[in-house]
Amino acid sequence: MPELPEVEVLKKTLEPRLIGRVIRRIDVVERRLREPVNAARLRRDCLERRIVGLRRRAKYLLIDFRGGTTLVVHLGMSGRLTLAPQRSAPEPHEHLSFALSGGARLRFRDPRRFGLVFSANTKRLANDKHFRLLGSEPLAPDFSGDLLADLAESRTAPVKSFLMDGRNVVGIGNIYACEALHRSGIHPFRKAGRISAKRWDVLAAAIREVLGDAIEQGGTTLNDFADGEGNSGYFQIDLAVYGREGQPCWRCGRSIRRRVLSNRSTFYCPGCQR
DNA sequence: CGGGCGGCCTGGAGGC
DNA sequence: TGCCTCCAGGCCGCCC
Repeated sequence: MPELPEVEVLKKTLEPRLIGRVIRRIDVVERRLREPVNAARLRRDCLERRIVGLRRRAKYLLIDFRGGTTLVVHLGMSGRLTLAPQRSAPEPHEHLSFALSGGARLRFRDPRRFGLVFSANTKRLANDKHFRLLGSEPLAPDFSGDLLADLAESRTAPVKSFLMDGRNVVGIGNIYACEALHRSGIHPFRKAGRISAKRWDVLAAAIREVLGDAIEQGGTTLNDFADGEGNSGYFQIDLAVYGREGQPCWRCGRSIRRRVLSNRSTFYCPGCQR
């Protein structure tokens, strides 16, 4: 389940191994993803071009080429992007792979096909339909409780839905929304517009903390990941509420509850989240 | 237009 | 043991 931290770790892991490489060949084996893979466009934008940088925006990994084009990868729910030897066999559920100068191959596989791979002109990316409406980066310096409070004014949606809406703030999935709200003592069903400025500050800090911790955890198994085992350390994170229905809250001892919100499991502590 | 919800997709878990 | 159902969830599109 790749969320912002896993994409960030993936970016850091791949960066030293991709920068300076040239894509020599693109093999598409299964076009069906969230949107069909456009092989012709990929080849036009990426083939025989040198990789000059990697970036992350929301849960998208961006690979920039000399000459002003960008390869965009979204892992969806089950996507994996791994480096393998050039001549290794395709992996199960592989969609496409990129043969690189220097003897490696970048492989993308995604059993559930919620992922997305496409390329575009770098300068036009900000106006692309996938990026145009994206909200703030929670790890950017300008992210703050004030920013969230302004956005949330008079909004009646539950704060958890507000946090998971990428038009407000990006990168927060179901797990981290639950965890950040627990850390800040806010009930997930509380209306976003009815949270005080002070509590928005606490929540903004908790979001940065929980995402930062997850990135650090991912970093501990960076080597496994780089070896292509696909293990980012994601599952090693200590979760306080997510998946702990019926178990005692570590802070107050009350039993963790699970309720469905917008068809998603929502975990919270009835004792310390008000 | 904000908010809610269903659909996409498949592997794995759990029930009978 | 094997089959069936359900659930996981990011994102989009539809509906009210």
